[in-house]
Amino acid sequence: MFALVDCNNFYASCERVFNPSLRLRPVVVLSNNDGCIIARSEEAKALGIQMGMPEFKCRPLLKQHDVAVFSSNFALYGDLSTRVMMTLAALAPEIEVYSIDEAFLDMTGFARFDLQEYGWHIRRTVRLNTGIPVCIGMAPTKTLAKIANRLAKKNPHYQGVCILRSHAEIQAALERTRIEDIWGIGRQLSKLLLEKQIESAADLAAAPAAWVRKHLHIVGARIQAELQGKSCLPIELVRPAKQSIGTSRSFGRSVTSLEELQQAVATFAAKCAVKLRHGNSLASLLTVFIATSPFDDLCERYWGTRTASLPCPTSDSVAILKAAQTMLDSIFRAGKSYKKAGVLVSGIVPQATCRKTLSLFAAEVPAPNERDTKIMQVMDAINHRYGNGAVRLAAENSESWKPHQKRLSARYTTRWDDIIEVKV
DNA sequence: TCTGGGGTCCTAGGACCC
DNA sequence: TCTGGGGTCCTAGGACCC
Repeated sequence: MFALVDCNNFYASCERVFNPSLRLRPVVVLSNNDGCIIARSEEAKALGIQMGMPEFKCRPLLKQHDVAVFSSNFALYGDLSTRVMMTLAALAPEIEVYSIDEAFLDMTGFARFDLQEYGWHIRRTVRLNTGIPVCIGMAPTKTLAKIANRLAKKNPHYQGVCILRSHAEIQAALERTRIEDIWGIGRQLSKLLLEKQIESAADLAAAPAAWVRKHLHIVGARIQAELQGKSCLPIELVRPAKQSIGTSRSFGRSVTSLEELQQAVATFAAKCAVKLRHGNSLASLLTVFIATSPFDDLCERYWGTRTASLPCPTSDSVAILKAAQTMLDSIFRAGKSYKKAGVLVSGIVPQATCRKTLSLFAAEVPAPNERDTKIMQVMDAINHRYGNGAVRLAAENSESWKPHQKRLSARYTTRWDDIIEVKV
């Protein structure tokens, strides 16, 4: 048996933990640029506020119902997530942290216990330790556990814990689950399946396997098997090393000058380098992209992107930044209104194995020396102690293109300054 | 006026190897 | 008339997840 523990309306719930006056008020959290709704409390959902809706389109509704609106505060959500996961890790032998607000637990060996009771115990413990409400689904496969979790969320009579074990329970759940609500079936596949009159999870489970393999490929075949109770997706106890690390932002306003793009790209490049060093890894490929708005009907969208390999794998901010600037020059087109830019590093290798990699062109491009490495270490240490941005490269500057974040709550659990300055 | 960010996996085709 | 089998790496694009 697998259990899927999923936090309810996670970001909205995080905002409530430190602000009890929000308990009965509808709450929404906005995306990075204060652009879209990315989390909603139950009350906000009841008002008809849709996931992903642009904030400006539902502004009257938000105002009318006195909805509490927040910018996204990832420092807070990340820290509370860690606390939830630590609590869960103490309640099950094996845990896979699947996302910021979800974890799979391996319930093998719990068969002789009362799973329902244990589910409620997990729920109470997480609530007590962190203040975050969760729902739990349990079933013989991960995909079915997802379905069980969904039922637990939608139907109050489960009291937050839904267990699918017998064939009859599973079949009934499959019949109640629409095709687009299955984990791994997105918009495109739903469309294809609906055209074939495959409308529920039960229909997909019963569809001809050869057809599914042909049109939904290996991924769809796995989903079908999982719906039939054949487990294909094991618990992944160790998170595999990242294959790519990216930093990108939409701008607070249109950006037209190369200079401002350079500042933005420099900032993203430096952020990627910090993330690399944090994971003790080096990158060998670098991608830079800049884009105009996809919502501008008058101008065709420009998406300039370029990927290049770095002379030798590195996590040095200066080396990555310099390479990124050269690439930016080659994709920049004057006279356009840019709304977004980003930097992506890939071809990631662990630092330890790569120390002594030689470059064929070593004479021309010297590898970062020990001095550079030390400078990076010192920068990271200072920023860790005094807060991000305490020291940075001169090319980084976020003044002009900075995303809007007007409604940020305090970083209650990670910054003393924020608690001291807390507004009443 | 205003529309997120950070990831993964899979397929297909080309080019190449022995 | 007829032309193998088993691979790798790379890129681009599609689809999905939270």
